[in-house]
Amino acid sequence: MKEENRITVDLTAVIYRIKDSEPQIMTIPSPLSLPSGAFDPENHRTMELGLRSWVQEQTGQKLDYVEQIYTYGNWHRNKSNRQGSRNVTVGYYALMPYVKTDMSLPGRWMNLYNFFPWEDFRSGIPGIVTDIIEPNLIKWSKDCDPLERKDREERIRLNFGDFRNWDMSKVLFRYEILYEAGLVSEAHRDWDDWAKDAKYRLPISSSFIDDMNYRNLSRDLGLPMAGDHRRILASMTARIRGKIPYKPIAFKLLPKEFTLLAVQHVYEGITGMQLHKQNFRRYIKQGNFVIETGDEDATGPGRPAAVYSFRSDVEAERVNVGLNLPFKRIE
Amino acid sequence: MKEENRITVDLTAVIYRIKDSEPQIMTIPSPLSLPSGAFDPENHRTMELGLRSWVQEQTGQKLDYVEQIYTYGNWHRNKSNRQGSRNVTVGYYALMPYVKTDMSLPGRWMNLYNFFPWEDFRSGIPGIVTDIIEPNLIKWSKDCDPLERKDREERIRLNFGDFRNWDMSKVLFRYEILYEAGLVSEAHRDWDDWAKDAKYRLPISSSFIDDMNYRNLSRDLGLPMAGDHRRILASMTARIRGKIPYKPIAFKLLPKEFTLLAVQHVYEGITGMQLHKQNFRRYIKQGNFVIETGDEDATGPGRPAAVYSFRSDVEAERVNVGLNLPFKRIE
DNA sequence: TCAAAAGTGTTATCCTTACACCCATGT
DNA sequence: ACATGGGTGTAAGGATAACACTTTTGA
Repeated sequence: MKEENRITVDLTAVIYRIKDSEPQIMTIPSPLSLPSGAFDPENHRTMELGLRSWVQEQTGQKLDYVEQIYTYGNWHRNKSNRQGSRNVTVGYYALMPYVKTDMSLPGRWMNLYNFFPWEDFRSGIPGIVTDIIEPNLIKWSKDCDPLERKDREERIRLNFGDFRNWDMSKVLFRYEILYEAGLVSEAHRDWDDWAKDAKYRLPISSSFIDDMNYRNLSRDLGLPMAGDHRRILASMTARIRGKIPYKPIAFKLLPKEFTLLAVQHVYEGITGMQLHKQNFRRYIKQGNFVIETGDEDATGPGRPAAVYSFRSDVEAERVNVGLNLPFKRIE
Repeated sequence: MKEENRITVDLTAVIYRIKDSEPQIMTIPSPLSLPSGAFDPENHRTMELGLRSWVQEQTGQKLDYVEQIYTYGNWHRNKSNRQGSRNVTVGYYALMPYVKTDMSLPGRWMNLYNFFPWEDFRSGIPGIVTDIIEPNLIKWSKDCDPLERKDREERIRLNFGDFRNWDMSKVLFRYEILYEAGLVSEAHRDWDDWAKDAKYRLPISSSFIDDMNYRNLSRDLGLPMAGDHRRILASMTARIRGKIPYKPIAFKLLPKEFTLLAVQHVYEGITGMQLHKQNFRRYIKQGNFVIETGDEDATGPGRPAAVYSFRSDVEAERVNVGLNLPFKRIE
């Protein structure tokens, strides 16, 4: 085996929970990043176990439900150590219910929508979308040769709709467009980096790089993270949003017992959209995911709510809702 | 960076097409395996490009649509080279339309259901399920202590249903159960291997290993593959089956122009189930995936069929069908 | 008494499922 | 004539979307 084929493998985790109505993720400060560390086959029996031990070391959190998202090996990840070992990153996400802890952990919980303020439609269309993103993307789509232009317009149409007809699950594509348009600050950081090295072709015209307008705007479009961690975070947000309509993963984010409003808050936090209360309750009940415990919860204002628990005889991950191809009955 | 943290990364591809009604995958003979090779960062700019070049070298196939499935790093993959470098495998699948080629390629197309005969329900419940799998899994579920027993019964119920109430997308879980029950021959190969090395704990009682009944039965349950390639194949089959109800990926498997029956054959090949003809046609038309070209196809028997093409203004991958959470309209 | 949240009930509409039946072609 | 596949129509039942309305609590 040639020495050059040897590669280091990084394990990176997005740890997700919902506190009240707000989705939060676990971060490491300075530089702001996701918990991660190298896979060490001598000490980690599996990659997932390696991830768990890194997370516990860095944040003090024990993980329960963990799922792999994607493995990243693109060359632009490797610019920092071009000569020397190459790196591959395996991304995971973990879901956990909110629990109040008094211990001070080294990790820090932050609101997910600090990183993607344009993804939160729970109180209508965010101003950032109509005031900043929409006009600047339209400008960006015109700022190139006519051939490229059609393509850009199409991508905007597909992933941002008409800015009013929103598809919640296209988080990653939207982040990638904003990156290419120089509207998130990681773009400028990376481009500045590349500009120093003539070996790499720039993906954009250099006049564009120097456009201070974009550079300044990008500061308003969410908090940047180290490396491509914010891109991994976008992957994860897209994945979980894509999954929520079909699999009852929301219950991994709830305690043993909960009210239907709490379930709704989890769904709203994940999707970034408001849900219709009465119809949502019908949806959950008809899906047969929950049973009434018989207890009531009177801690909130208003009428006490019935308490439910997840049906323990179905495994959250394995239930499929609403497959609808017109199958023929098996005789 | 410590030397021990350096790892080799393998790239493995499941190349999938549908010929007439039959799903086929590309294989490499002796030992029967999937095309794969090492990721070499010096020569491969991205992992996906590395995969493409390996596949072309080994099978003569050029790939079009490629998607990453999963990254495998469990220790039992690494038993072959315990001392020395550790290996991680990144699995991909590729979809391509069937085209008749006269070139003789080094790779060989094989029917997917040769590897998973129990997954093909297109002509009713396969005999292998009712005659071999069902009775032997029931026997397996009883062949352990009472605590484990409940667990096994539950897994069988969830993934095989009552053997008549089938969920097509649980391919991987079913393969894993059959492996643990010693009903696929890879299980015996691996167990024999492990038995030689006292360092590793066996996942089953040794009396079970020697049960020639299971060992013989396993020969009937599909063709074995090298390493854990058949497990990767099961992952991929599960993934594509899980995706087909929501994303129109079927059109990646069809030529530019096709009849509705051809579409149905693709869906049936993927799902391993029969579809209701009239309602399926309605489903495809209402989904607005296709437009009539105006031509007719009279090559088959019976009345000539209208010819359709995929709507090029929608990207197959990005269209979502039938999301149904009760969202509130955005004001 | 009022605000806040829980919970019930009721429409019109659409989609799904399951049939029955006719059409066009080659043999 | 008949087998084979293409294609249309329809009726019952269920799910969905959008309402209006009542109930129970704490402040």
